[in-house]
Amino acid sequence: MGRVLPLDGCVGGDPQSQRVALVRASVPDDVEAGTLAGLFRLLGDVRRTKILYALLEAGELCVCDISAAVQVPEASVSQTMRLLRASGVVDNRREGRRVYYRLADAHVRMLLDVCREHTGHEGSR
Amino acid sequence: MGRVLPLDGCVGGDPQSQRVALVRASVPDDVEAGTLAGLFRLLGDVRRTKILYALLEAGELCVCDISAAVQVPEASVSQTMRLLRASGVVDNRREGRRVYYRLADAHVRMLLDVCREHTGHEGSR
DNA sequence: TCCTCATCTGCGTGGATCTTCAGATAACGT
DNA sequence: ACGTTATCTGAAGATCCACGCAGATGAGGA
Repeated sequence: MGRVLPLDGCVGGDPQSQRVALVRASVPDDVEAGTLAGLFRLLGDVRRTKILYALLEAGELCVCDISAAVQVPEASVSQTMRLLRASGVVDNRREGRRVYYRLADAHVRMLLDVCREHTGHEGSR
Repeated sequence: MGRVLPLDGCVGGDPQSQRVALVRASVPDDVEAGTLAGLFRLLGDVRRTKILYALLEAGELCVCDISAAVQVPEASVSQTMRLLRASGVVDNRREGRRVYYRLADAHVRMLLDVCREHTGHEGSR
């Protein structure tokens, strides 16, 4: 990792210095930031995004339905779902030979909603 | 891109088929999904995450302050900020030779908050 | 004008990640 | 028990992106 000079730079004894120290203390450490970033990164993929919004719409879908809905090979969908499930973004339920997936909790739904609002696409439904 | 058999798979004429067709119609298309995923991916990086949470705490910081707060070389911070600004995640304001950055809007703040809640770290402050 | 400081930009490399193929596993109907 | 269908898994190849260095730009102060 690169070098960061401890007390160099523009914070040279002015009031900013103390304030920055406070901020620095409150910045998430590496492991927490890793967790947070990991969640966002999980959502940061076109394929996964499509699948998640499909689940947001449908509530619950099995692998082959997802495959048909987002036009992606089933094996790929399966791989993707494993990732999402491992991180607690989705839950699954087995019914016979099918496995149904759904969004795990309200937080995930909220993230998807807020993001769509930000992007400007008012989902009326 | 892989092959997806149009009417193959488990949706073979059952009621699911119609429902899946509806879902499929409501799934974001490639460009919209790209935009949505792009926003999430932007947040999906440890360094950027730290910077954004620092801004969430501080409200406004210049490049060198951010550099000190998250312990990252200024050049890297600058590059990162350019990315974030290009996507409308942060705004900036010039004051003399310094450039101050802040989170662009409430949506971004909400995303950060919701994500932190989901992760389970109740930020009391 | 010259010099310093804060910030920005271009480029090359390394590492992580996505994608897909091919085969394995599990569940059901007959 | 057998074959079929749905899902899962492992590995390899290709792609993408973050990172840091080195130099350029812009703004102030003397």
